[in-house]
Amino acid sequence: MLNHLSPAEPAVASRLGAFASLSDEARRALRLAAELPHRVAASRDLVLAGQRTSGALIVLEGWLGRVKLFSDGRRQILSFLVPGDVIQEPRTTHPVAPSTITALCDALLCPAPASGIEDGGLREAYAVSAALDETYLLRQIARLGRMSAYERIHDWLLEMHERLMLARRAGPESFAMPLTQETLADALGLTSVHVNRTLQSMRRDDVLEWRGGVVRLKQRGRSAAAAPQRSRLALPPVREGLANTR
Amino acid sequence: MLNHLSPAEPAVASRLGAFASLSDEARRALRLAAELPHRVAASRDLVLAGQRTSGALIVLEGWLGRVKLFSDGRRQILSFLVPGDVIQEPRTTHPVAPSTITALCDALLCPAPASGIEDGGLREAYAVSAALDETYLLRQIARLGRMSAYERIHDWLLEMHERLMLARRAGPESFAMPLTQETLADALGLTSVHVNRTLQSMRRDDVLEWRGGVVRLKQRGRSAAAAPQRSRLALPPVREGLANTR
DNA sequence: CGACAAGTTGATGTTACTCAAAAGTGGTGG
DNA sequence: CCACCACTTTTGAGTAACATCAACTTGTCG
Repeated sequence: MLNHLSPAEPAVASRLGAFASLSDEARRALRLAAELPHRVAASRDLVLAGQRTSGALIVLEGWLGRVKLFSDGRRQILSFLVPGDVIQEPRTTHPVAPSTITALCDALLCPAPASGIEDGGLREAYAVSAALDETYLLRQIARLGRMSAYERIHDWLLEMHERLMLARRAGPESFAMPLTQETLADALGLTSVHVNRTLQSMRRDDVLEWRGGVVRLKQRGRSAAAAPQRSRLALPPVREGLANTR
Repeated sequence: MLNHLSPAEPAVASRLGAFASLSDEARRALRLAAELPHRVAASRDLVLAGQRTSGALIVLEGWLGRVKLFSDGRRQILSFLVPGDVIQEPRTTHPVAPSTITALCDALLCPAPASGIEDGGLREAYAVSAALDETYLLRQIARLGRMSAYERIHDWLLEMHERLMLARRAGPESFAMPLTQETLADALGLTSVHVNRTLQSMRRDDVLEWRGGVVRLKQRGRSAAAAPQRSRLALPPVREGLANTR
């Protein structure tokens, strides 16, 4: 495991570079940081909720999850961290991790270069990254609160595709997905049995292929009419904004 | 409406003062800001998702919600904003609101005093406030993803109680709750009918009183054994942290 | 008093959960 | 190569939680 990892720096530079124009120095700092990678084995905790944090990190390779465990064994994955994502420190004087972070598969991280006044765009890139992280949390809330299982999975796949595209980790309609259905269930507030059945119905609808850890989303631009049942894809795949009252 | 509002500044100073030791100047700045309150009528939008923000705000009075509306009419309340809460700007150069913010009842806000280097603790207080906001989002995700209706309502009431205590807006086990069951349903991913029935069962269990817009939470410290059914209060009211995998 | 919003109740339908077991997958060692 | 193991995916049958639809009741306020 963790054998032929592609050179990770492009992922990072690609994602952060999409958020702000980075100076050559900034890019060099990122490349340098990526040369001191920290390895985390699958299902190991990287950070524990409530403990003091030890500096911002960038994900180079692999998927991690912010996780909440209940005392009776239930588990909720709060959010995902994929290559290019930044794990930021709270800006308080005694920064404490708000949640446990677990590696969902073997992963590779590096310290995030510090941003200063003359940081060649790094500060801005981190700020945009943090703002995006918040929109992902909000989207996750809307997903869990008001979407059917079918919609949750579909919306989540679209989100992960968008996110992996930022780090050049996805093709135009496919990407590598290293999670089990069980893990997916813990993220989407479902049981693995129900995830399995819903995936089958998506395959029947010719919306999805998922074999050998690679997901292909099909007919991305199809009309809502293509969705058979009322509550399935009734909403345009959660485009941000515009929703408005009165 | 909006008639006899108690002097709002104490709420703000109480909450932010709990997060950092504020200098007299900082407190004066907060008091000053609170003298230019901005009024928002119930069900009016304060901010629209996707639009440029116009400076940080502090809630003086009333409850607001960050809201996601679906094109088919479904609504999800993502988070609540109560007196003392700070609506922060993203720190990007082109700050854009990540969600619509709607007044859930008549509300009063004021601009948040800017924080600088010598700001008497304001920056720190804002940072702690932002960190807390994030934990509330994470808790909301865990609530929606893995709790039963009964647990969701109970956990949410406990959270709101804690939060209102910070702004001295709650007694030891009661607080004013200006929301309808319908609104609560939109926050907890339920229907108002089901919220109603669940509230009744909480009343039967002698966990809750709710009359005339005032909520009383009873037997706060009771043992888990007091909870009759398996899935009801099986978990210690979501104490943060400590949950851990191997 | 009348009107409108909020809360309540009943009957019924559906989504998703539970429990249990079978079938597929990949890795390891003999 | 095969037997074995652990893990994941898949299937079936029964159930529980929550949604839906449609009244009806209870405030509240002008």
